[in-house]
Amino acid sequence: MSFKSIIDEIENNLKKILGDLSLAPISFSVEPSKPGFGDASSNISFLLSKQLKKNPKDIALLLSEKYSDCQSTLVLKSEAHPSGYLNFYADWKKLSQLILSESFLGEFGTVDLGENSSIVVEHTSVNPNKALHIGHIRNIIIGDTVSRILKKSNFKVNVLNYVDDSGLQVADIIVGFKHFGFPQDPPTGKKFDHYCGDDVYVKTTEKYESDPTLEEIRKNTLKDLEDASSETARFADKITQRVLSAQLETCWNLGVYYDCLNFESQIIRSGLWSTIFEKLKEMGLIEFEKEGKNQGCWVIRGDEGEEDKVIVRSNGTATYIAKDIPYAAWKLGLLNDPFNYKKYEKTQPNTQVLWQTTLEKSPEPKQNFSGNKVITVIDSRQARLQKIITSLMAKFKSVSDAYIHLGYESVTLSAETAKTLGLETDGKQAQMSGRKGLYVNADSVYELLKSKTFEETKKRHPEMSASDIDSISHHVSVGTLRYEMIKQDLDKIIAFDLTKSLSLEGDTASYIQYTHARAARIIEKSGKTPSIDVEFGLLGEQPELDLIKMIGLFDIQVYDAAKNFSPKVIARYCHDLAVAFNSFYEHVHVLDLGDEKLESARLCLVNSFKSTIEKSLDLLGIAAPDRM
RNA sequence: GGGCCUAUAGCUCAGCAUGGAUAGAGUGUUGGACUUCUAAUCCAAUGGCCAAGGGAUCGAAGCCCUUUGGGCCCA
Repeated sequence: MSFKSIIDEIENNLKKILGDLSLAPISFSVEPSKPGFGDASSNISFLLSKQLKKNPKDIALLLSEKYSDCQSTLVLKSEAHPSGYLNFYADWKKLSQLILSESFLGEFGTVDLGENSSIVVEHTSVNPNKALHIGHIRNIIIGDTVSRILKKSNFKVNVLNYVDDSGLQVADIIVGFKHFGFPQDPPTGKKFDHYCGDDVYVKTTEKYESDPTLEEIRKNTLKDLEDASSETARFADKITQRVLSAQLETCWNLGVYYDCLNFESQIIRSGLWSTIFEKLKEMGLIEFEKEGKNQGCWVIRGDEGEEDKVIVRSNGTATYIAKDIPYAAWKLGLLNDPFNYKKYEKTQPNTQVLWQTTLEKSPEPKQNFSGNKVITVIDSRQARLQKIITSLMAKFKSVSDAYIHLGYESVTLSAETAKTLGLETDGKQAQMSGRKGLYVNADSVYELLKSKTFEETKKRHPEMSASDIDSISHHVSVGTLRYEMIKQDLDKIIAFDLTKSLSLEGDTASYIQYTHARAARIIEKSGKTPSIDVEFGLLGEQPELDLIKMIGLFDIQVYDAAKNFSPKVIARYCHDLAVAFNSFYEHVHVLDLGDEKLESARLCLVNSFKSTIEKSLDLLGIAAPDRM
């Protein structure tokens, strides 16, 4: 509850006042105030002004007067601001106690938005023919962060990674291996996924351009992939598994874990498509076109002003949308599950079991990874296709928001970074391209960041062991990368710049982590175990109150982030919380005050901050080292 | 030709969902603060016709309409 407690108290009292004045209930807001306007503010007078035909200021005065008769536990007084806002001042002695003692509980910040319902988050879903580049990382970090936020909001989250192991991109590297003689093992020191992406894929697609007759080989390979028993399919399976394994290493290193892996090849071979095709026909969601340009095709009727979408061509082959429909329905648990489950051969570093589907018999029990709701994280270039699936699933499940496409704008390369990769763009940002080899690999960015933070940490702590420095630089570089990917809104393009992204100052993860380390250091130096049995009334300095208030806003932020699937809300909160602590740190001293009681109270606050910033950073998948 | 996203400080972005108070950060530039719990920090100065035009409103960065840049998708 925390700061929410005082907001609730105010809301209830205002509702009561409305009743006493025999006014109709209205949906006014009570929110934490801007600095300088008390602790909480309501817009209620503005909303009443039309109905009462009075100006907001007079209404605020009236309400403020009425409010003084209300039962208050946390509110000290209300005040009518000349602007018309109704501002409230908290009884900080009580509110501090409430917020600080709650902040130490493990469930602090937890909100019950999900009511323990199941939800699927699908993210990553990269073709297993290359290493993850910085654009994929945005997808992965958004998905992982949203999963963490939803878990905190009492959803039962199933995280899925859809492996497109039978598409054109995989076919291309298979052509490379089988027809152009690329050795199956990478040169020493190179990860297998990097080798496949940087060398096999790029060079194979180059050859297509110079020799159009190769298109035939490519098509045949693609066709062979669909037949599980073919030699090509078995070979491809080995290759894609190796690439997948290398990709997962990258994800795990960034603190991203999954519940289950799905494979496109299995979806195709499972026969789910024909099941759902029949169902779609039954439900009248698709129609057979008898005339016009789509004659002989099965189509989904477009909404008003939109074109019909072909699902099955007149020659009987399914279009690429058709692959996504059964998977979407499977994720929502709308079909009999044709899969068995087995454990992935490697254990995830967090020891969480990673499952994968299989069409073969398995000694393991059947699993269920479906959800009442499904969130699919894919960039907004897929919006058109995703919209069709969303509306189809809405009809299927008779719930409008069962299937949600969480879209985001892509990551491009800044002109400078494109230039270092050999592309002159005339000052414009450039689209990444796996095919042209124009991308920045996630592993390389991590390595660069890590060596930079390693040097920085070593400089600060010459006495520290190499393994400790290594651990710190790992957490800082992962944090920096993750924070860069989610700190801005999903609908903003990120023009990735290698130099700027390596910054460790300002609005970065390291700033926040550093703040945590400062707090940890104070507690360590105090030589005491912070207690919550302190005199909260002693915490009266403005920076102290600001910090307590910020701590108390945690659950409100979690609610907001979960409700809107918006990771950046938590990123901003972490930053604001760190700013509040740094201001406290500069203005208020904690240790060696010669006042035992005050020191204990402040130590309690420092510890509360430390605990809260850890919890909120954890929602971003960012660790908080005690020393930096 | 149709559709989606976007435009706020020199640069990168918050704020817009739910219209009301003084439009905020970071970065950059300039100056200041380490014998004091870690300077990956803090403080100050600088910097805005909120793309343009219109509309509804007592009130618009935010809502509606039009136009123009930029990005993407489909044809």
